[in-house]
Amino acid sequence: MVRLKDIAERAHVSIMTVSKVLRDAPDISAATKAKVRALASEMGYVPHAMAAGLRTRATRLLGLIIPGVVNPVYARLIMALEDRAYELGFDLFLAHTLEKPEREEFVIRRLLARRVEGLFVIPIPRLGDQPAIYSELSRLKLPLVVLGPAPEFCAGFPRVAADEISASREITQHLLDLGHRRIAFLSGRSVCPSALARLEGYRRALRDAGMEVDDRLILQAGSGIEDGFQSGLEIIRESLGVTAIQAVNDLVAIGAMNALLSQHIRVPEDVSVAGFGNILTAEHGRVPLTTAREPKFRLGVAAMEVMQNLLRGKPPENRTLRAELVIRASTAPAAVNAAI
Amino acid sequence: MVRLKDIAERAHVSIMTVSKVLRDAPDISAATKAKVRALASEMGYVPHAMAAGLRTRATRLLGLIIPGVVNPVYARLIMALEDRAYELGFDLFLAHTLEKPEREEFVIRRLLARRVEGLFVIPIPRLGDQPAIYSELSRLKLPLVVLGPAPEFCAGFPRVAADEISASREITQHLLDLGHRRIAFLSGRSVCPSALARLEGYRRALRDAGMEVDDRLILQAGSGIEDGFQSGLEIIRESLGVTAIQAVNDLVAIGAMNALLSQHIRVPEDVSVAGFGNILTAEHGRVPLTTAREPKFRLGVAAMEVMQNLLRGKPPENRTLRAELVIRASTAPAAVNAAI
DNA sequence: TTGTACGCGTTATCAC
DNA sequence: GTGATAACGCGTACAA
Repeated sequence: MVRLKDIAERAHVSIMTVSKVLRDAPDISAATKAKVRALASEMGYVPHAMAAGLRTRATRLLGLIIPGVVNPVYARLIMALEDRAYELGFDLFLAHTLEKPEREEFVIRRLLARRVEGLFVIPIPRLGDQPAIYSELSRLKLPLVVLGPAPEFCAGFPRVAADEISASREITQHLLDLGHRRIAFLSGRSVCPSALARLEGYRRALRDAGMEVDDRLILQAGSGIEDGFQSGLEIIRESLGVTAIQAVNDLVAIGAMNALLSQHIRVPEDVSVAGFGNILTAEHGRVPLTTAREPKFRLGVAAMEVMQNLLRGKPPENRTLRAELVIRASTAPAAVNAAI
Repeated sequence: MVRLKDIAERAHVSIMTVSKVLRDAPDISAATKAKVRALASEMGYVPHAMAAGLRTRATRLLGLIIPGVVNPVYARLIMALEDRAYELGFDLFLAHTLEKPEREEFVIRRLLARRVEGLFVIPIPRLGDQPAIYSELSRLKLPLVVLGPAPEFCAGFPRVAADEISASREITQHLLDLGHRRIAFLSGRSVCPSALARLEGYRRALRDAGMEVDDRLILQAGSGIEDGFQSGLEIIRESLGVTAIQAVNDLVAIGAMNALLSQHIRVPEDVSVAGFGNILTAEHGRVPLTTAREPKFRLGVAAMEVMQNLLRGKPPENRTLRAELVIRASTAPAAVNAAI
C-alpha cells in the first residue's frame, strides 16, 4: 500500500510536507497542496489510521459489548450508537458475550489491547463481588458506559437506562383513566430486572389509585409471542372479568392479542391491550396497542453523549430516560367484556 | 499504560526479552519467563495490539458493513460472523450504510484506513456501473465477501447467499402438491434482488407444473406486515378465487394472514399462507405458515470460511446455501375458499 | 513555507 | 539465552 514516503518521493518534497498537506495544515502553499493531493489520489493513498494513532495516542476507537444481537430490542440501540460514532469519527468494535462471564472478560481484554478509548457495555447480570475485569477497568479509568438495567457491581460506572417503572406505571394509569378496573398483567421471568420493574410499575399505579392488587390477574407469561398467546387463552379460560391486558413487552402483548382475536374477541372494542414497544410496533401499524416506547434510539444517543463527556474528562453522570406512551388505540371497558 | 519498556526496566532485562516472554518464545529460560510474567501481570500490562500490528503488518481486523441492524434478519448473521471472528482471534468493526451510497463509500474508506484484513459487505443495490470504491477494493485485492443477493457490479467478488430461487420454488411446489391451483404471490419492491429471485422461483414452479402464470395473482405488496395486510384485503376484495398465498417474506405473510383473520377467514383451514422465514417465525409458533428458513447462521459461518480461504491466498469461491422448508401447517384447498 | 530529528510500542534479525 | 539495532507509518517540535 502507498505510504506518505512514496508520495513524498514522487512529489520531490519531504514526508512531513505530504503529511501536512493531507491534514490540510495552514502553513503549506496552495501550489504544493494541489500537487501533493493530486498525486495522493492518483496513487490511491489510504492513510494508516493505526500508525497515526500510535503517534498521537488517540485511536478514535470505541467498543460495544452486548450479550448478543438476537434480541431485536438491542438493534436500535446498536444503530444509534453506530450512527453517533460515525458522525463523531469513531469506529466501533462489536463484541458478544453470549451471557458468559469468561467470554465477557476475554473480549474486554481484547478491546483494551486495541486501545479503545471507551466502552459501552451491557453487563452480564451476576451476583456477588465486582469481577476482576471491572475493577481493572475502573483502575484504568477507561470511560465506560453501562447500558440498561445494571447489576450491583456496576454501581461505580455511569449508566444510561430507561425508567421502566414509571413507564409501566403510566401505562397502567392510562388504562385506569379509561375506566378499566380489572387489568391483567402478563409478566416475564422473575430474574429479568426490567420485567420486575415493569410489574412494579403496574403495582404502584394500582396502589396510587387506592386499589387492591389482585394476584390472580398477574400471569407468568414469559417473553415471546407464544407465551402471550397462551396467557391470552388462559385469561379467557379463567373468566377473570378482565377488560384490559398489560404485557411485560409487546411480543407478549401481540401474542395475547392474537389469542383474543382467535376467539373472536375484538381488540380494542372488547378489550384493550398494552405493552412495551420494541421493533415490532413499527411493523404492527394496524395493531391497537397502547405502548410505552422505550426510547432505544434516544438511549443510544444519550449513551454517546455521556461517553463524550467522559472522554473530555468531565465527571461521570447517570441518565434515566423517560419512556414515551404511544397510544395507538384504546377504549374504555365495553359491555361485551363479560364474555371474557 | 504499562509498556514493555516499563517491565523490562523493573525486571532488569531487555525489552526484547520481555517481548519474547510474553509471546512465549522457545528460546527463553523458564526462570526469566516466570519472573517477567509475574511482573507483567502485577503491573497490569495490556499489550498494544495496534503497535504490534504496525510492526508485523497483521492487524487481525475485519469489517462488517451492513445497511442497518434494524432488520432482524441480519441479527443472526451478525451473531454468526462475530462468533467465528472471536474464535479465530479477529476483532470486528461494525458499520452501517443506511442504504446511502456515499456513506457506504465513506465507511469502507475508514475501515481501509484501519487496515482491516477483510470485509464482509451487504452492498447497497444500485444500478449502473461498478462504483469507484468497489473498483478500488478489487485493485487493492482486499479480501471481500458479499453477503446475500448481490447487485450486478459485485460479480467479481466471492458471494455467500441462500439459494432463494430454489427455496421459493420449493414453497410453491409444496402448495401445488397439496392441490392448490390458484396461489397468490405477494411480491416486494422490484429493485430488491431477493424479491425478484423469490418471484422467479414461484414462476418456475408453476411453469414446471405446466401451468400458466396468472399475472393478476401477483400483487405488489412491499415488505412489511402492513403491506401484507393491505394485499390480504385486496385478495379478498378482488375475489380472485385464491386458495393459497405465498409471500415474499414472512412479515408480509403474517400481515396477509392477519387480514384474512380479520375477515374471519380461517388459516389454514380456508387458505394456506407461505412465506420466507426470519426471526419472527421463531416467535410465531402458532402461525400456520409454510416457510423457507434462510439459514442465516450457517450463512455467517460459510462467509467466514470463504474469508479465511481468501486470507490464506486461496482463490475466491462462491457459496450458495440451500434454504430449508419448514412446514408448520398447511392444507389442501377447502370448499370454503369460494369466499375469497 | 518547508525540512530534520525523534518518538509512539512493538517485533524481526542477527550478533553476542 | 539474551540483547542491540532498525524498522513499521506517521506526527510533534522546532530549526532552517
